[in-house]
Amino acid sequence: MAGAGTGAGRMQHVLLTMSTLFVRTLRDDPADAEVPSHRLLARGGYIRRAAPGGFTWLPLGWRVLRNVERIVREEMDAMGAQEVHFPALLPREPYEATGRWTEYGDNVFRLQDRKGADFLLGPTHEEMFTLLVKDLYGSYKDLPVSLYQIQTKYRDEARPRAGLFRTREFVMKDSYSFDVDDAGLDRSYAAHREAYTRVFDRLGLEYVIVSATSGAMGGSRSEEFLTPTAIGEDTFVRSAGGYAANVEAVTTVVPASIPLEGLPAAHVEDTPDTPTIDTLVAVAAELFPDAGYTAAHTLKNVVVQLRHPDGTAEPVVIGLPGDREVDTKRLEAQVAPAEVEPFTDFAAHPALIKGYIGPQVLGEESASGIRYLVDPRVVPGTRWITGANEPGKHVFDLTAGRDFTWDGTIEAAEVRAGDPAPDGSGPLELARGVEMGHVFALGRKYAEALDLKVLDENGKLVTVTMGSYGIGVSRAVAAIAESTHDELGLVWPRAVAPADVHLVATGKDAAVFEAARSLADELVAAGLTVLYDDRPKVSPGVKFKDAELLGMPTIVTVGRGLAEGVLELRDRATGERRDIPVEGAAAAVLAEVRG
RNA sequence: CGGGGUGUGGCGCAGCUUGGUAGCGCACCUGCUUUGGGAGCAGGGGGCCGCAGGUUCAAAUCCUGUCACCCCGACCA
Repeated sequence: MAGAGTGAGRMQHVLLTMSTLFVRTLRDDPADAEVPSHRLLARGGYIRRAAPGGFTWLPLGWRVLRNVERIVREEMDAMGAQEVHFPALLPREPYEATGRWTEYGDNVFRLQDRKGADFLLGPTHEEMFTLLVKDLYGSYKDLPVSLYQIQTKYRDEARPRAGLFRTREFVMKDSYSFDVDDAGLDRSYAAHREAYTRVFDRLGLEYVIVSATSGAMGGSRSEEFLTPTAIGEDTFVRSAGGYAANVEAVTTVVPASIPLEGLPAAHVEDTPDTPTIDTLVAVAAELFPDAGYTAAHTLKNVVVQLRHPDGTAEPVVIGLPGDREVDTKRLEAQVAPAEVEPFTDFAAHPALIKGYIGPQVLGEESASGIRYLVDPRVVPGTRWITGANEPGKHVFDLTAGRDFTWDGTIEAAEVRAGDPAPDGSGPLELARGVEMGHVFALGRKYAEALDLKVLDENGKLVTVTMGSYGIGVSRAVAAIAESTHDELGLVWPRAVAPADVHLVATGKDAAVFEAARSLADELVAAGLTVLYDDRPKVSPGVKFKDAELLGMPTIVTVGRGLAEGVLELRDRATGERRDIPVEGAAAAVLAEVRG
């Protein structure tokens, strides 16, 4: 890790001159760029849109991308993973074997060769890695092994957006671990997780590690590395006490049960024209002015239709406090692989009276046979206002565990700011983030589908257990730009900046350009990459604006101070500036850069 | 896939309502001046007006279709 984050660690140190660099900065924001990273990367001449969901990397942008790649590569190598490289153009068969040829649906780019054989552009490579290991390895002695690649991935996103954040072609580091047993998988998973923290630390990206649902994929661990940002597409929660989770994975704190003895009996009341929670609460308040009824006292029963993988449809009723909405994403994570559809077929289920559904007619054991799942807050002894299963009537003080039962609980209610964290670490706050990395203990799903087995020490065949781990490399470029920019332009962390120093020469005096050029040469000789603005007929204002927009961490100006024997050294991030003597300027700049 | 918006030189926009053969700013080129905060003057180059049909003597402008882009939602192992 020598020289990490400085010029010394770079693969090449070169002189870039603005007069010849293939770049054109724009004064105005492109109209189609909404988020700051996209705006600034386009204005700074780092990227250029080339296709729907596809960007061309220009020299400066390409240098940033390669710096991110280098850091990822160094940390993956350091943890013992080995780099390989697959084609992006992949045959159908392996994906057929795991069912993903069809499961991926419209999200995969498919194409045919001249003979009509099916291919796809790889959206991820679990199958190929699994088959590669199967091809070459057959013994427990060969394991564990972790392989990775930095690859262009393709996904036919319905709607590319936010510049580099969601594209149809993007660069991703994906790695896969192969172990003989669960303990080995745990170690591989932990090693990746640890390596990821080092990668994001070096990239200067803030991150939150949240538990993610592993859902239908088979029960083991899965965590996401999210970078908090207002433009994030993922909602997650966190508490002051350190709890963090993807909103799909949050579990509800279950209140204590209440003894049933002495609770009031349920009673049915006329509540005409109350098909919604709002109208019901209004009427309840009229009937019992002293009770202080709110939506939270009502039990809302929402009918949804599950579409199971075999194609069958099943109506299910979700019971939850009336002040909470069903969160579709949470619900879907719970019922996967079944999909959730709106329920409309009330005609086929006469037990369901729209607007007045109550739990008394629900449950697998009931006459209706409709599965009834409730929010975890519904515990024995809680009393509810809920539908009486006839129009215009609701039942009050219907008591859970006494007057009705349920088939199970489900985490389908929306999570709200202020809800308690499940680990008791305080109230939750909601935040937005972008998924930058994902570590996933896959288990044996792919190994089983593709028959990856090795002989153990007893000569018996055992199925290998796998993990899969991704980092969005091109997305990281956007995330860094997004998190570090200011109103003037980009502000690159040293570790990924396309150059260490932006050297600006201003004035028309030849001495200025001579001094600047010799400083540039000295810095390059010392191992730095220097972006030298040598343009002769460009005004100082333009050069300063460009330097701010382009965002190199250190800006050195050779100009009017030269007559007094000084240069100006400026920190792009802090704005701090100071004069340094021309004598020994290179050493001073080096000290600044290497900090 | 649903809702909304927009397509006119590299970038930002006007022109469209009321059809007459394309304009402004930035950028680019030449010359002179200017040189510490996106310079001035003068002279230039560059656009099948997203695409395809249609109406018309005539279409950037009107009509139909289509494609693309942006935003919101759905979707996102």
